[in-house]
Amino acid sequence: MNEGVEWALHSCLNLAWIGGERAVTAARLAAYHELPAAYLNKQLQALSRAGIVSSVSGPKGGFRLARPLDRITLMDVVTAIEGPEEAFRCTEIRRQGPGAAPAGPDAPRCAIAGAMGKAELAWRRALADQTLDDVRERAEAQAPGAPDRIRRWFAGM
Amino acid sequence: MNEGVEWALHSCLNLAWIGGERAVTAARLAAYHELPAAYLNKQLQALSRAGIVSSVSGPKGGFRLARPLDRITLMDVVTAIEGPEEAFRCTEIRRQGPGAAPAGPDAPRCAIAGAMGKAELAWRRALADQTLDDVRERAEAQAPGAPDRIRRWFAGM
DNA sequence: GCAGCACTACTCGGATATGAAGTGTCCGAGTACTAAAGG
DNA sequence: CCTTTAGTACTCGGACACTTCATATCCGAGTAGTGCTGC
Repeated sequence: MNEGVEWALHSCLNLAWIGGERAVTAARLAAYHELPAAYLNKQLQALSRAGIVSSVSGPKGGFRLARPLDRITLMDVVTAIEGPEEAFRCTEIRRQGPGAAPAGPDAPRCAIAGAMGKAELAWRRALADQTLDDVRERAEAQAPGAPDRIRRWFAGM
Repeated sequence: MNEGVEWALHSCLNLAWIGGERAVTAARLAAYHELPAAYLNKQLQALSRAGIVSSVSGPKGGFRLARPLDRITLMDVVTAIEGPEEAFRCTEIRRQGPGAAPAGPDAPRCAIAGAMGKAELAWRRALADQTLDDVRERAEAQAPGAPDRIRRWFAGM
């Protein structure tokens, strides 16, 4: 899985803790975790295209969350970064070679693809059932001082 | 996800339909679906290392299932081909940069990694709950003639 | 005729090329602020 | 003093290199069969 997913998730949480009144530049978000700024910018662009964050150009520009955390699921972020295609893609090799199934275009779905798809559906469902707000809540329970520390760093610099 | 997973799953089912009295070469299995033989051989080697199939060198050599289908789960095959590492790997970026959490080595798990891990666990559980025998059963229900066709092709050539 | 043995043919196994995709970087398009100039 | 306007600095957005991993291939190690040789 793409490493940008992790960066995007952390950045979204950071954006939420900072507060939405002011846009935050990709360079700031990157500096906070010592990430390559231009590449994080690329990931944030993907989030922007997916409507998860909104972007503003120019001075005082940057990114901010497009909607509250409880309306952003993990699935949204993963899809925005990784793309919508399934991890297991059936190439229908049963139709190739001397053993090609003679069935027509209305053939039932490949049983293997069905089984793998069932597992992937469970994964997607688990991702869609968790919002970023759930994650934030657990993170704050683990580190109550984090939100203030983050807000202060982004405000002070 | 690696394309070899699909090939490995189909090959395992084919091996089961052929029957275990005779080993089948990688070239034969590949020809049946017009796959590159040497590369399929590589995937079968991975299955062999995982103990899913057993391999025999030399003339009359080849591969055969090491245990019945109902003792092989989808998880086994995926792990054999893709490796045991998780798809989402947390790089602990929360520890990097000016906002590094000051916690010691006994810090709780990153909330983001926990949430992603929960989804991945659902995926792995769904894979582990399905055996290749379940898949075979469904495949035969869809295409009752397939087993005989496969057995005949591999025997006749 | 039979046992032993060297040889050949065949297959797996891992080491070796190739290509695509993820990773990282750079420059142009666009915008808000600044400041100077004119009325 | 206020308005207008040109300029400037800053940021996103997409186009351009580089690195890593999946894909594909090839050759050596090892084995079973085969046929020949010698007894």
